[in-house]
Amino acid sequence: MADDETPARLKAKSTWLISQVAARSHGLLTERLAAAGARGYHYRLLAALAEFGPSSQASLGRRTRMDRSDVVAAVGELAAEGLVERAADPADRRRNVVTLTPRGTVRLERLDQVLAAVQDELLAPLSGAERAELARLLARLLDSPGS
Amino acid sequence: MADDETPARLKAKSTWLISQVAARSHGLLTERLAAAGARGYHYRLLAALAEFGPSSQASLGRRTRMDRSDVVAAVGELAAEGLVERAADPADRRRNVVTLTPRGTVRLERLDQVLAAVQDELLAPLSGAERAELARLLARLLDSPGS
DNA sequence: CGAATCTCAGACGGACTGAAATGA
DNA sequence: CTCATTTCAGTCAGTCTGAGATTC
Repeated sequence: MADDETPARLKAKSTWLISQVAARSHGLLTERLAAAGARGYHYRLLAALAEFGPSSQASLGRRTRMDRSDVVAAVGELAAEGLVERAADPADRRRNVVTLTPRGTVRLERLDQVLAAVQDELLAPLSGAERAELARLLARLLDSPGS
Repeated sequence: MADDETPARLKAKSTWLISQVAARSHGLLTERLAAAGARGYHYRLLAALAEFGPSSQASLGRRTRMDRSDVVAAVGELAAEGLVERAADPADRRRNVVTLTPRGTVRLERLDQVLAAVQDELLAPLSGAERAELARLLARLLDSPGS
């Protein structure tokens, strides 16, 4: 019946294109990370810890754009796997300082490969120059006020 | 403390950029449509009906990428406002044929203006040529197999 | 005192699944 | 019998809010 054609009004909207690409991107990411026994939140936290060193949970939340209560849960999951350690901060006893363990570093490196493969699969239709251009344009949208 | 900087590993990933832009896009869209008394689902359905004419709910779901049960609910909301009419199809009594009313057409035109303003706000940092290039690249990603 | 942090419990809308009823 | 359609009920993961306890 071929009644799966997208209305022109939608195809012409950037908001539509972005939401469709994001759905595909998110699905791919979730699937590949699950196959590696991880979630998106785990990668975000490990990446922040590797780059900025030991951090409070509140700081991790701001850097990875995660909600405070989701940080609590995800750090708990990572700690249960021995990928991070959670300890009270002696200098400020309101804080828990979260630290990356050697096993966590190894895991992050493995997830880096998973993530690289996902980028490649998602962006397969584009040339190298086009991929760079897309990234540049998207980054410009995020630099604007209000995001 | 300036601890809201995004980790370089994330900033460099297209999947991250897309998810962040999509979050902003979705938030803006939901907010502006709510101010006009509508939801994203409503616009999608009205657009499909305007372009393809009276349709079954199953067909609407395929064209707008909505789940069958969400179509039922959203068509019910539009019918309650008198923007569409739902009637049994005499030719195939399994089907409900959904038809756009004159009031529905007026509403769609008003929402078109809301949507145009949202595109403009979202893409404000880009020039006209850049907006076209972004749309072109995103559309290429969707034409690929598996989406 | 006000402000920040951590934690838990629950809410909340979006997307989906299962199953039943109807009929081609 | 098989398949498509409509509908409802319920699930499910992701995200966020509220509240309380603690500490600065």
